[in-house]
Amino acid sequence: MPTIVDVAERAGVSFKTVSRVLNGEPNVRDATRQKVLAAAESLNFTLNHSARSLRAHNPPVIALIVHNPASSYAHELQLGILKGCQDIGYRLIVETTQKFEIPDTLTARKGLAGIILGPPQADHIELVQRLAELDLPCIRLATELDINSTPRISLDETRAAFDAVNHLIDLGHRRIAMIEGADDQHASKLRMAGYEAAMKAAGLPLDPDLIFPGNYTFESGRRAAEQLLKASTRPTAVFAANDDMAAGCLATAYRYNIRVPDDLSIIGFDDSASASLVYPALSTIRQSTVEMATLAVKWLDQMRRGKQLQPTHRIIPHELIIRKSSAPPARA
Amino acid sequence: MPTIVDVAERAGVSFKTVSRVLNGEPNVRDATRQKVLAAAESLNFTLNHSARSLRAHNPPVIALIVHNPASSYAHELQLGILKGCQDIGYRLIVETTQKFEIPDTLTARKGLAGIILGPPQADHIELVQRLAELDLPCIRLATELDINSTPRISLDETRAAFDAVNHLIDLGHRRIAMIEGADDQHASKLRMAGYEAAMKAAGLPLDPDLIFPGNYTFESGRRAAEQLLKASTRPTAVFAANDDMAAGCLATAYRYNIRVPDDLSIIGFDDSASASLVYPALSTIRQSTVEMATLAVKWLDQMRRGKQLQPTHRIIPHELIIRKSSAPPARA
DNA sequence: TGAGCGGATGACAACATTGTCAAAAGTAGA
DNA sequence: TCTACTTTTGACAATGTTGTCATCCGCTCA
Repeated sequence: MPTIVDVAERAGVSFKTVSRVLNGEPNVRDATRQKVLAAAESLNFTLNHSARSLRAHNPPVIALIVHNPASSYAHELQLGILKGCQDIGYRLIVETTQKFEIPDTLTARKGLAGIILGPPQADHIELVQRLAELDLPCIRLATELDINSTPRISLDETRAAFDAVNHLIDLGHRRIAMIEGADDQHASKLRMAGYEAAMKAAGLPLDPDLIFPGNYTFESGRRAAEQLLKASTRPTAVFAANDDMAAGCLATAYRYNIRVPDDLSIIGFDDSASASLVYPALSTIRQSTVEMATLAVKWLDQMRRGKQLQPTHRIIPHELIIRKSSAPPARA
Repeated sequence: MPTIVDVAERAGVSFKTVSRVLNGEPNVRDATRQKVLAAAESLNFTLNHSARSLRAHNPPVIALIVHNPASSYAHELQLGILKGCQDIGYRLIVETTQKFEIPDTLTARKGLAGIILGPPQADHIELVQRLAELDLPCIRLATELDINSTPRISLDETRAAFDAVNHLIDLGHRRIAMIEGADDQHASKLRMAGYEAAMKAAGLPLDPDLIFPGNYTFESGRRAAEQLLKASTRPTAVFAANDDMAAGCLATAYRYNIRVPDDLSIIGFDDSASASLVYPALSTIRQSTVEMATLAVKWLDQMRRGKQLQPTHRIIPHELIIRKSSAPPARA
């Protein structure tokens, strides 16, 4: 294992200077910083965080701001961040807030390496700008909204939705309905766009009667399904913009004695817990929240060291999960 | 913050001896060990784990053995253990295995502080005995089975089930059905016992026709409900031994157009994710898996230091969560 | 009673980093 | 060019623990 002394030797500076670079301290000439970073890179150097926090007294901290800490999404986020923190010796503090503010307890905190914003807050332009003014590094998760190129990690929502709908088309479906996500989230529009693109690519008509509003809740999925199943020419398949709505749709189908997948195929989005806790288990799109979170920690660490993030946007892969709620349409 | 030097001073020994005691090393006279532990206690001493792993080179590791790493239960376990590890500077490795064996990769590992066993493995007598022979500390979770007083953390299953059923009785229900858990798990019998106790305490008859087998899966809940709803005198309420089965029961009720909670009250157990992802949201019993896991880490740390665990069994509290699936019975 | 031995204890170095303070190198103004 | 000042860099101490090795103590056996 190389130490900062090794790095210093290769870079031709004192080990103290290396320490400065690695901690993003000011008063290092830019040329020196580059030299050190290059040397560190070439040695595949990693900082020994035990020694660091022994001497520095308070280990660096990463804050996660979430809306609803009980949600299974927030859960996965925490797990991923904790895993990432374990590797580089950071600590995690979780702040729960419905507001779009940064708690004072955070800004006052010494050794705050940065902040990770989940879906509701990640879209809030003012909040992100305020963080920038405070010079607090920040990673935004699961948002497609660019704000001054602040770093963010997301998945290709449009492409993922395209894949979901395309799966239904591949099975032979032609009348495919869509249950939309909440208006106020950017991702909803992109999932809709994916639906449209897939239909268009297959030469299928875009029937406005097949598009139903929703807001990501189970209940809204239920309501949409009530409408949808009453339609004169019922669709043979539904793409719901998340799993909870898909589950709601499934419940309604049950109620009307419509068999899934025989009479109606359903596909969701997220691969949340509900997807496999429902009968039949939902086909869906999986996104690796844990991977997202782990990467966010890594990025914050790099930023702390004064490294330029390149690029500032990462798209993590998604995956089509085929379970039991999708099948070819029954013969007409 | 006191250091081991402070402890050494108070105990009247060299700081090296304190280090030995704190690491459970051999060759310390028992009287000395007691003196040191007492001194540490009185100073409210905590080991600085940064310094420890700096010098010791590999930080101590805790292994979690789980059956199915994707389950939301395993998820919570991991989260709790990671949180606990953060505080005392341990690392977590998760081993997934369906077998009842300890992987060689674990036993060979230097610095292994101990092992935490989840529900399926925690009940396996031979496995636990093998660990004892290897002198590997081990904490067993969510089991009521005593094996030579090896440490374990659980909840009062019987009492919790009692509370669930009692809630239904309080609402005015008299004909209350039970869907049992899997045969091969000790907890199932205890939940059943809780049901019986609650019925008896209320002076209600124990009708064998109201007891249906299950195995903790959604599907088994569905099957049980099919039977249950056909009964000549239908019960007005059901206690399912876990949430997944309660969800299955709910789905079936939907199918037969039986309104929940108006025509049928349902209560589950675990407060797993499914409980709130279902319509109407399930009343249930919450157990704090995270708390369990955090405590397990603390115990392993204490054992590593050669401290006698007292007592070796801890019962964590449970809580009745009343949501929307339970209500007074409709007037006859 | 003294040599030999093993278990218990202590003295001191080592670990890889950051904090402190001083020195060197630039930079601007006269 | 000299001076006063700021920025950049380096030397060295300090952090709290464990590893290594030496010492001490008490016991057994001749």
